[in-house]
Amino acid sequence: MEEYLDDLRMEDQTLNFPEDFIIEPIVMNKKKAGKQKIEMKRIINKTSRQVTFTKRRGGLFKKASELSSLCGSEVAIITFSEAGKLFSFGHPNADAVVSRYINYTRGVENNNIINGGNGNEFGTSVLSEQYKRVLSNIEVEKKRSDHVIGSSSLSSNGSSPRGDNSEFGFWWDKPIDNLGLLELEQLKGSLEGLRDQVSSRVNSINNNNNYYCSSNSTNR
Amino acid sequence: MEEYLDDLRMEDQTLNFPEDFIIEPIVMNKKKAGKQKIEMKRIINKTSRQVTFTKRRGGLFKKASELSSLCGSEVAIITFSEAGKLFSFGHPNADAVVSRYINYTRGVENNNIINGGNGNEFGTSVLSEQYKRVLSNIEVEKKRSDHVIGSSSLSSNGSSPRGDNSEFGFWWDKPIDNLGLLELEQLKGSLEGLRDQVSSRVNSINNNNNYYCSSNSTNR
DNA sequence: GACTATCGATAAAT
DNA sequence: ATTTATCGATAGTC
Repeated sequence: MEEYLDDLRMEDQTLNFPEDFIIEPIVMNKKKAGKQKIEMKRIINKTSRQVTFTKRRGGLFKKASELSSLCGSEVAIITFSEAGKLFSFGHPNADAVVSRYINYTRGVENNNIINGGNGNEFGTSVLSEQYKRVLSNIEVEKKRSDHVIGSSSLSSNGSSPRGDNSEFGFWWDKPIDNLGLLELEQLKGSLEGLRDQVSSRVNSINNNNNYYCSSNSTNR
Repeated sequence: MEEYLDDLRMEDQTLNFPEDFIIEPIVMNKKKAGKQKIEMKRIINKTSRQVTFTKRRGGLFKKASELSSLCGSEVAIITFSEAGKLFSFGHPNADAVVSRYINYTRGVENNNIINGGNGNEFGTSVLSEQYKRVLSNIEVEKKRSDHVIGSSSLSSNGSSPRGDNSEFGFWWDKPIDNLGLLELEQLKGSLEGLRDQVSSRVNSINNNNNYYCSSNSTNR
């Protein structure tokens, strides 16, 4: 009985009523489901959606693992469930890849690869560049989280994006603890060119609606 | 007439003339392989490896896109080819997800979800936490890149990992540009607890060999 | 040199 | 049984 109800629940919504079965009784003969094509839109049923998320996430991670094994490449996947829970994968580990991602701009200058062998040294200027991007990311996320910028076909419903991002004042309102070290000063330098970068960044995000799938892109 | 020509064009080129059967009959016998099972280890042939990387990466990105569409979840994938080129995917975009990843610790405390709705405010303390992780990541990446820590079955051949990470002095050797702003001071606060964190972090990485695939994990 | 596009065959998943 | 994701090989692109 329970099973029957469950099956019924999983069934195509258009066939949930007796009338439907009368009209098309053959449909009940679902002995062989096989792999069926599904629409690539948000799954309505919450339970199904969660199950699908778990399954596909597992499959995705597996694929990523295989990719790294087969091709000797570094891979990281970061996912957030609708509930906001984090699931990550990475080879050799997520943080390393993310860090490298943030650092990126090291050996690459407009698709011109300098890094010939295995770069052992990390340019110092690169690290400041990292902070630019990190902070830029903060900006992006901040914006996204309180109004949802792009994302047309997702959980969040995009509304008119705001365009004010001429100054920051939103994240350094924290009381200075015990401070004063020269290690930070260069971070300031990173902040210099950030302003314009962020605005152009946010703008580009506002334009591109769906998702990003970039290859290199100098990321400015 | 036209149709006949079209058909001829569509035909296997190698079998269009009688001569073909006479001259190289055996070579022509190379039946198409089709999808075959392959060992899940590094592909030896460099060309094949690259091709596989491209193809599987595409498949992976597609899957990720579907996951986000179906389940309304945020996803980001970061990959580096062996040549060091970056390929990223993200919904709504990679940076946003990465940023959220770095910020993570907001509503979650030991798998205890506080965040009920859509958190609109970003705790300031969270941001300092972010820097801890960012810097920690730098440490990790630094270590990995100049000696390769984990990764047993990958391009990089892991050798004896070093264990010295008591102090940092590798990244703030940059000449201070024009500096001196209070925006940075709180970053110092972030750096406080970093030292110990990094060491424990690196240690855990040295222990775990293959890859990380964590669900929540308070990440300390 | 590294990466992408395409095609036919087919294994794998459901 | 049908859909999907690769595979191998190769031609073409950056």
